[in-house]
Parts: sequence; C-alpha cells; structure tokens
Amino acid sequence: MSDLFPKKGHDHDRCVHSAIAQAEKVCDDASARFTDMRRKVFTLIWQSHKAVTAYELLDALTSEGQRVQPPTVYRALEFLTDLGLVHRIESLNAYFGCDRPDCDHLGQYFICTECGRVAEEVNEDMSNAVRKAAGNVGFAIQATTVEIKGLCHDCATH
Amino acid sequence: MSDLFPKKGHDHDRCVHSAIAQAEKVCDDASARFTDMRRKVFTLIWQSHKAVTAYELLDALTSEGQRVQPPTVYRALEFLTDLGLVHRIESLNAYFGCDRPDCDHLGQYFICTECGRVAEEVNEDMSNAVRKAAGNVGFAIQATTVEIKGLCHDCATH
DNA sequence: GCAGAAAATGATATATTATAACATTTCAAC
DNA sequence: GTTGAAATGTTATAATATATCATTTTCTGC
Repeated sequence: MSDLFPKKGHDHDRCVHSAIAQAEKVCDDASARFTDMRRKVFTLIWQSHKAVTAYELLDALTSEGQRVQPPTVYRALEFLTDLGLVHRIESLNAYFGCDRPDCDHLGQYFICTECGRVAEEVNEDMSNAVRKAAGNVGFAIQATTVEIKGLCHDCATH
Repeated sequence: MSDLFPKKGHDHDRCVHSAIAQAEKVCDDASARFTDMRRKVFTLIWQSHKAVTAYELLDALTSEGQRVQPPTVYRALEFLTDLGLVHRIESLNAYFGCDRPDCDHLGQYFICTECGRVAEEVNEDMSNAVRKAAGNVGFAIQATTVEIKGLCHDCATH
C-alpha cells in the first residue's frame, strides 16, 4: 500500500524548500512575480500538510509583526491558486499547497478528519471516470472538485 | 446521449410534487417531522433546478410575509441535509434538492456555469474509482464531494 | 385531557469568510 | 529619473454561518 500522507518525522524542511523552488520556477516561467508577500503566504501554507484558512494566514502574518488586511491575503491566495501553486479546498474554505504545480491536473484531495492533514492525488481512473461521465451527458468540463473526507491510514490504525 | 438535465418546458410541478412526496416518506420512515418550516424551505429549494443559497431562502421566506432569521433557515437546511433530502454544493455555498433521497449514495454534481442548473448523477464508475483510490492508500472514506463545473449540453450547443 | 419532557422555532448577537473601491507604493522598462 | 503597470495598503462592507438563551409547539405517559 502506497502511503499518500507523509510519514511522521519526515524531513519537512525539504518539503518546504522543494515547494518554494518549484514555485519560483513556475512564477519565472509565467513571468509572474513571486513577491515578498506571496512568498510569505506560500511559505505559511507549507508550514504543515494541513489546509489553512485565509484568516489563519492573516493571524500568522500579523503575529510576524506585519499589520495585514484581508484583501492582502486574498490577493496572494488568488495569485497562487491561479498559478496552480495552491489549491482551494472547497469543503473546508481553506487552502492547500500543491506539490506538482507544473503538471496540469484535475486533482483529488484526501482530507483526514482526525489529524487534519490533506493529501493530493492525481488518479487517472478518477479523472477518466469524470470525463467519461461528463461525455455521456454532453457536459463540457471547466473545473472539477473532488474532495474525500475520512481517516488517513495513520489515524485509522492508531 | 442521455440527458441529465431536465428538458426546457418539462412539467416542473411534477418534479416538486414528487420531491415532496418522497420527502414525506423519508421523514416518516425516520420518525422525523416534516414541519411547516422545513416543508417551506424544501419547496423553495425545489422551485428550480438550481442550487439556492441560505440567504436566498431567507429572502424568499421574508417576502412570503414571515420574518425569519438565519438560524431558522440553517436549522431547516441541516435537518434536510442530514436526511439526504438536500445536498450542499460546497463550491457554491448553496443547497440543492436530491431526487433520490432514499438510496444511500455518493453523489456527483454537474453544475452549469451558464444557466446555473445543477444535476446529480450517481455513477458507479466514479464511486468505484474513488473507493479504489482510497483503498490503495488505506484511507477510510466518511464523505465525498464531487462537483463538476462546466457547460450543460443545452448551453454548450446553443 | 393534562403535566412534564423533548423538539422545534424565535430572537439576539456575533463569528467567519470574502470582496469592493480607492489611495499609495513599488518596480521594471525606457 | 520618469512613467505606467503591478502590487500592496486602507477602509468599509458584503456574504455565509453559528452560539446562546427564550419561547412555543408537539409528543409521551399518565
């Protein structure tokens, strides 16, 4: 059984650094600016493998000493989601760092209701099932939201 | 091609009456009360094949002469969603009447971004793909959200 | 029928999530 | 260094949702 969720005690700094490196590349390729604020928000989102709300980000930025208003955070989030660096989890009103922003994908999200962690998977069976179901009824897909709540393997077995 | 969305000019009164009849049965079977307020909210939701926000319901109830507060609407919605009579569309923060409340299902929702209509499908391929993907990673499913935005056949071809 | 318990609704206040509108600052290109 | 575009700051408010306690309605057992 592959483990979608990161192991406890994994080297999280590596996740963060890798994510930032990828984000820099994506921004560069898009001629978009990875500004200080955007970098801060992105880094905060990557502090954990959980989804983070806009106001949690706001609070975190504020306690870092900045006085930041909601539009600032929402603008950064919009920028990051538009580039695919961050995904919005609709069922949580929260935001989650994508670890494969370079590939164009219809992602699926597993959300553990016990530990709060989120994991993204790009699963061809699911994407194909969605595309096929849409095709059958003449529906032209623009965007998909697939969010699955439950217990991750760690929480289910401990 | 099967048409998931109802035809223009269909007999919508029939949809409404059938939905109410089913709701009465579901409530009866659950020994739950289909009170006046719940019936009103449910009927309002079924006025169209679109998803309706809580505050749209509130406004509709108010213009019917009642002075209703948010908790009243949210309580009715909670009751109806708990029984599976209504589904919440996460990506719209809105509520949608289920036309098969009696079968326990993981529903998928097609949302037309042009006409606003929503259609529910219970698609085994999709459910199975979700279950299989979860199984592969040892994830115990509690709930799923599958929402697909795009153009319905009518809007795509006209 | 009636008392008491439980369920539902009413009422008030407030929390949470998000955006509109306009001012100011920063930055890159020239 | 000027300028125009992009980004951020600032203020206000919209939209969505819930907590809490009071009152009313309904159900149950007698």
